[in-house]
Amino acid sequence: MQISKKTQYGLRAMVYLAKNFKRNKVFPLREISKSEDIPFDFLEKIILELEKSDLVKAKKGPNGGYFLACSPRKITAGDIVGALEKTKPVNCLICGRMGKCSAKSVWNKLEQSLKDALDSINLSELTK
Amino acid sequence: MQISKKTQYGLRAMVYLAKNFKRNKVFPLREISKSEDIPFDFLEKIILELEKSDLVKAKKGPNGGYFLACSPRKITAGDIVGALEKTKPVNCLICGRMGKCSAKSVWNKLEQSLKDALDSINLSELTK
DNA sequence: ATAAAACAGACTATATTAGTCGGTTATATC
DNA sequence: GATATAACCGACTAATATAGTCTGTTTTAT
Ligand code: FES
Ligand code: FES
Repeated sequence: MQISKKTQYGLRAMVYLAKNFKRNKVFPLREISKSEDIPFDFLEKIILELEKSDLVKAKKGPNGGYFLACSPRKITAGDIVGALEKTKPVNCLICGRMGKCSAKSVWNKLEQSLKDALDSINLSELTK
Repeated sequence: MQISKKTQYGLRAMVYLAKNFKRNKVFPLREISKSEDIPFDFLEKIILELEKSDLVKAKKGPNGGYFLACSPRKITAGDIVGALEKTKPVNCLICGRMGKCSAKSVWNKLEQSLKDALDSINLSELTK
């Protein structure tokens, strides 16, 4: 039940992009890395995943960098966490084998309220 | 964001105790282990933790075993998960150092709704 | 006495996380 | 068109956490 550093870094990076969001403006990773105190090489891997989930886009070459794929208002914490973290709290074996497990309803409920909580927060709220 | 097998086993064991709950009845671990298909040695460690959190009590010696410390109605999934799992989704360094981190509100909200969800379920509901 | 059970701690094996490193590709600028 | 910048990619390592085992000690009903 822990959020990985990867996800924490990822969210912070996204908030950074949202805070400074401006049309046609891009942010090189080096800048985000320094400003948010995130290991550069690690952040590179993280942002790649975010890009593959269509949350950020990149511009290559000099003066290149990353930028949000859409308005901060339209990106939720759920999107970000979902892109970087296993979001199902359990991946159980017995359920499949035996059909029923009394604990299942607990995990289902947990998963749902987790999702609800994260989906209800968007990036633009986090810039204030 | 994954629930450990330890916690899954722990919850299943507790549900087992709740299902067969009866005054003055105790259940040896061997029985729970077999019935719930949980590795005995591992279960031993798990139930010890549950005992230290005052969720179960033990009777030693022959015909001994474990039993719920109180009525199933009074024990929540939150109690059980809380006893076996780190319940805070993040344990961040920067927060302490720099005071403010935009991501913090996300994790706070997550933690709260996690807690609410689990606390709202009690063992007696899970026996049906 | 003895056998059944809880209790305890040290140990191992596996998996996940966190991060690093060496290189390739695309592109703006000179 | 050379060069520098920054994204992209895959393989690797180190550290930590999880899952489980093993060997024993203590308590207690019979
Ligand atoms: S085995 Fe799937 S929830 Fe219990
Ligand atoms: S460092 Fe604590 S929530 Fe960001």
